Amino acid sequence: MAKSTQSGDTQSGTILHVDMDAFFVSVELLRRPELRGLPVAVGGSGSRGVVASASYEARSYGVSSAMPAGQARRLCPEIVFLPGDHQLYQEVSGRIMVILRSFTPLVEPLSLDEAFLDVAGAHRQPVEIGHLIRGQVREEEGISCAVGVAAIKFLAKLGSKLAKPEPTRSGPSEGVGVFEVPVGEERAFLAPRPVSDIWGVGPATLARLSRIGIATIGELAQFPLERLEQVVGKAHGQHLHSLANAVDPRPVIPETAPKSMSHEKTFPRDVYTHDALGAELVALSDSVASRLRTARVAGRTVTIKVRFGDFTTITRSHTLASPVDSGVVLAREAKRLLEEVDVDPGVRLIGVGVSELEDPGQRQLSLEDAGAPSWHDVDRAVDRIRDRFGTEAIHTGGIADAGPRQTGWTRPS
DNA sequence: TCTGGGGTCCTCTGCCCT
DNA sequence: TCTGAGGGCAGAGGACCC
Repeated sequence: MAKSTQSGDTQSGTILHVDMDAFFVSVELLRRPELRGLPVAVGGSGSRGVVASASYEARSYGVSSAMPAGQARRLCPEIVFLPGDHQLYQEVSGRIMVILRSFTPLVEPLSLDEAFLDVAGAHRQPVEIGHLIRGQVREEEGISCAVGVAAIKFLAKLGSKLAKPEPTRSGPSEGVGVFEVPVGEERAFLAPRPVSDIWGVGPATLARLSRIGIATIGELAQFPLERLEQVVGKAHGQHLHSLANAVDPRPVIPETAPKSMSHEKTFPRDVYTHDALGAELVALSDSVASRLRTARVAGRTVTIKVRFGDFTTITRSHTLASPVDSGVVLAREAKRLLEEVDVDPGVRLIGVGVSELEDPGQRQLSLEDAGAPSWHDVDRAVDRIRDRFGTEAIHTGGIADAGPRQTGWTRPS
């Protein structure tokens, strides 16, 4: 059966999943040590905020990530809310990834706070590597993490979850730190576990599986694949069936290129006019375009997302002939898409995204580009100003439909 | 009572073309 | 010229993840 400490006689899998414990909160506690031991949450504390990360003390009250701030406060009135500092989390995450890469070059970051490692080529035992990683991350960054060790990604991820501390009313219980699922014991380990432990089973799939009498992974593994495909769809059915049978051929792939980039904003109160939404689209487009240029990519498909007051969400998208990385061009397309949308019911969230990313070198010159200066030149100039004076040095105005000579760019005084 | 933000992947539908 | 089948693609939405 699965083990939680050192590797014994059985063969170890070579995939590790490393997961930081309450990452955002842990980073915040490094600069606010006086909050240690208290229920702390990082996230939006406003009327429409949610918890992005909660300390184990907060979790012992039932607070969890993605929970509305109001609900978190009701469960735990003394909870301390801290605003997020994404820039800082990114910096810490970057340093942790460097630590992980010192053990193997095969590191696949999944998010800021977790990654898969393939240690097949390492001299040390995988479980030993897990303990070394925990020690080094704690020593150098002051953050604790959990490690799962298994032969496949899905089980390594489940292992790290089981290695984490448990929130209890008397305070967080110490987790085992490193949890191994030995090779050959995978199916027996999985069989009694709930299907919700499978990566990819959320509330909707859980309800469907429940309707056909499936509660455990063992039951799912035995269920006829054809019937499962009818219930949850062909691709999803095959995927779940494979995972339930401990089959997960996905390799650890370091450095995957992004496939889309987006920004969205939830308003404190619903917005009812195209003008106000258009102004927000300009700012969001500028942010997305700036990130595209930093990543040296451009995208062909522009998508806007509109969420109404009743939480219904629609998207409108358009694929362009050539890729864009210009905030102004992006904003113009986004505003064009917004014109098709009736905003009378009131909009609580608006977003802009770009997909079908490719090398901007493939960017075709349009007639508009033939003039001088082009938006391309303007964007490069803006990037140079931001490189030199910071991202706040220059902002877009709201005149995204104007040409470069009637530019919407403004320098704050 | 309330539901952020940034992603990925899949399915369905409608349109266009052959 | 009309009609239907089928493939490819774009667009929209749903589900899920952290």
